[in-house]
Parts: sequence; structure tokens; C-alpha cells
Amino acid sequence: MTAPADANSWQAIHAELMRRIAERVWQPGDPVPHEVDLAAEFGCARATVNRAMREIAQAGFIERRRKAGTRVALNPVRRATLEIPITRIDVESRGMAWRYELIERQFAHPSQIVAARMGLAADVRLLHVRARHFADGKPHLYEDRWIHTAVVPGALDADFSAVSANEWLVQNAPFTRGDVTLSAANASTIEARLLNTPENAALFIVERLTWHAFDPITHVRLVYAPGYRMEMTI
Amino acid sequence: MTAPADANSWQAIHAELMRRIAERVWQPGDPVPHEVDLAAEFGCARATVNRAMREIAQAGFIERRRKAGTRVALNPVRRATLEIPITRIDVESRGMAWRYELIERQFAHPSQIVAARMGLAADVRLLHVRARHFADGKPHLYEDRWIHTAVVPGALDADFSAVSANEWLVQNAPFTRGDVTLSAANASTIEARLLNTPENAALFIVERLTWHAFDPITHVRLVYAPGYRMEMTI
DNA sequence: CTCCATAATATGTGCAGACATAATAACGCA
DNA sequence: TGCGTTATTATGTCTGCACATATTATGGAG
Repeated sequence: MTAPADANSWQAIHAELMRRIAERVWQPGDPVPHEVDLAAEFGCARATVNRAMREIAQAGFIERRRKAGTRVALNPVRRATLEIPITRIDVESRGMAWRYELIERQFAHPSQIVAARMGLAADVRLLHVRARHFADGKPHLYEDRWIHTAVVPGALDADFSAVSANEWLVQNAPFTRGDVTLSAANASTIEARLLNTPENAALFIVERLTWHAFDPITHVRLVYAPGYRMEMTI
Repeated sequence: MTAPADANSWQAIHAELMRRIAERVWQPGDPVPHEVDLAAEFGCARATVNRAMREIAQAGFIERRRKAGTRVALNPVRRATLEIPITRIDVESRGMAWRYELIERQFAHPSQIVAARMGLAADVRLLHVRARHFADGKPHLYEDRWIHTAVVPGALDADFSAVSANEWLVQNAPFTRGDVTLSAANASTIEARLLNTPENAALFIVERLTWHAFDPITHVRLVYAPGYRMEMTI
């Protein structure tokens, strides 16, 4: 391979700096040499060192401030990246057959909690879509969604019987910001029936609220069948 | 007119490209103009456009391949970054008082599941540390941890009664890689007692396995008291 | 000694040019 | 026609330089 050829690549420098941090050559709280000095040491341009250090800073291992310099983070906040795919893709990528079933689609008043989270008046009417996703024929996910049709008028023409609201929105209602909340809850009577599981079973729950600028697009509560595990790496 | 002075900043270009993607100027699957052309359009250097597009690609909105070019992602995989702070900091940042209690610290054989996950033989002995974290006096988190002292010999001298294993490891056992699994489970008898909650209550569970190169450092199972919500933004 | 204006400095970013790399497109040969 | 070689091309990265910006350090006035 091109072994020492990339000795000056930002990735090689990234790796070397990470090694020094991991092996305590630079202790937590210690200052890290300046970009100019490191560039001289590695015999490369400052921009290359900057690229490497920027990535390390993004990962939370070092803290940088103009004029003050760079130091190894004392309490490195571990950042794990969670990938949130479309449910269909998620199921299929696990090698299972995906099926989708629309339960309900109608206008209604959301609960006060949902309305408050979306920053909407309590008497607003939203499109309420409830559906189930199956993996290999077994209930996998119960989706309870509220769509703000004032912001996504196209949703009025979609019936969500063939294409899931999940997928339709990804394709048709791009969002600029989203809040995700993960939690656990005991299965309610309805949830237990829909997911074919005992009442009070522990369920993994994802709530997602997406915005386009300052307008709430949709609030969805995803209730996964027992056994669901969400995996990510640091 | 220095108004468009930052018009050339990579962030301004980033915002403009994101706008075109969000507003469907470039449809999903569509090719995005080449860096050179965009640089000409914005009147900036190609490196600046590259910086903007690199960030967008990292966020998953576009896909880039040499020679093939850039296109808007068809099924944008949303990447959310989850920040995992030290528990003490997490509790204190929510304005609550943090207290820590060591339950047990002894060498033992891990369960087959844990040993397998860590890639260790079934008969290995690991340091087993169990502890509770309190928030405002109420049980907040039950921590069940296995430490591979062959990799972290310093842990032999730490008693974990004052400093939590959580915090000690962050400070003394840097890791290069970590696997995180999120799930939900019903409270076992022991967990219910330790967290002062009814048996079978739904609990939010984080399992984390960290590695230094190819050596497993520690496996921890964090069991949160009911009501815990993990929040993140996209 | 305190406070405020000013200088110094490390990082942040931009530019133009060059070469590297990966992957596709085109071509030529059998 | 089919296949392997070669050209082409868009992105990936590096360099050297310059200026911008955010902070800290300095020093002078009161």
C-alpha cells in the first residue's frame, strides 16, 4: 500500500495526535503544541495540521480557543453518532421482510402535550396518522404521527396507505432541524395489542419533532416492539 | 457593500446549498453542479465550496464519488449526534445534586454474554463494580460494570468509593473505540429495589463497550430510573 | 491599585495552484 | 461482439501565503 506516502496526510497526523492523547503523552488539561510548531515537526503546511486538529476538536478530545490555544479536554464529552434511517430501509437492511399497515388517517386535535411541544395552539387540527410496520410478519413498530398540514399541504393529497408517512415526509417535507428524545415506557393496552406483546412490557420509544425553520412539521412517536436495540458507535 | 463579504464564507455557501436541497431546487437523486462551477457561481475558490460540500456530505444530505460527481441523497440517513457526558456532570447540569454510592467491588467471572461481547474467554476474571448514582437524593442510575484489569492495571489501585468508575475510567483509561446499545427492559427484582421503583417498570438502558485498539477495556450496563429521557438534535 | 485602551497572538478561514486518486468513459484489438 | 487498456474527469488533499477574529497580555492614565 501507500504506506509512508501519506505520512503528511491529515489523517496520518490525526492518528498521531490521537495516539499522543490516548497514550497520555499529552495529559488531560495539558496544552497541545501550536499549529505552527506541529506543522514544523511534521514538515507540512499549517492547514494540514489544522484539518487534523479540527476533526479531533469536533470529536471532543481537545478544546480550542483563539489566542488561548489548544488543550486536551478534561472531561471529554463522548459523541456518538446515531444513524436514523427510514424504517423500511432499517428493517430490510437487517435482512427481514418489511410490511406496512395504515391504521388511521384523519384530522383531529392533538393532545395538549403534543400541541405544546409543537408550539401550537390547543385547538389546532392536525392530520393524525397511525400505522404499524412489520418485520418478517411480526409487529415491529407502532407509529403515531401528527402532521402540520398548514406547513406541508401536500400531505392532504397523500393517503399513506401504500407509502408510509415516514417515507413520504422524508421525500416531500425536508426539515431543517429536529429534536429527538429516547425513552422507555410500559406498554399501554392499545400498544400491547398492536405490538402483540404483554401489557406493561418495556418498550423502546423514539419521539421526533421536526421543524422547517420555525414551523413544526411533524411530531412522531415511534414505539418499538420488545427486543429492539438501537446501536451506535463512538 | 461588505454585506456579501461573508457571502464567500464556506458557511454562507453551506447554507445556500442546504437551502437548495431543502427547497427542492435540486431534487433527491439529482446531480449537484460540480465544485468548479459552484466556485465560479459564488466567485470563490474551489476549496471553499469543497469545505461546504464536505460538511453536507458528512451530514448525509448528498453523496459524493470521485469522477461520478455529487448527487442529492435519495434516502437521507439522518445522523444525530448523541453527547454522552459523565453522569455527575449530566446530573449537575440539570440543576440537581449528585451523589454516588458504591455497592460492590470485587473480582468475579462475568456472564457468558458479557464475556462474549468483550471477546474474552469464559473463565477470565474481571473487576466487577456496581454502583448507584443519585439525583437530588433519589436513585437515578444503576451502574453494573466489568473492567478488564489486564488492560487497565491502574484500576487495581482505585477503590471507586469516592470517584465513580465512570469518571475514573474517563480520566485514566482512554479508549479508541466504543459500541453503544440503547434499549428498554422491565425492571428485575434487584433493579427495582435499587432504583426504588415497582418491579417490571420500563427502564431505559445504555450498554457501552469500550476498546483500546483491539483490547476490551470495560463493559458497562447503565440502568436509568423511570422517567429518564435522552435528548438529542438532528 | 484599578480600569480601560491597545498590542500581541493562536486559531479560523480564504485563495490560487498543483498533484493524487478513484471511477467512469472511450477506445482499440482480437 | 466482448474485453482489457488507456484517457478523462470530479473529487480529495496539500502547499504557501494572506488576512480575519477572538482573546489574552500589556501598559498607561487616573
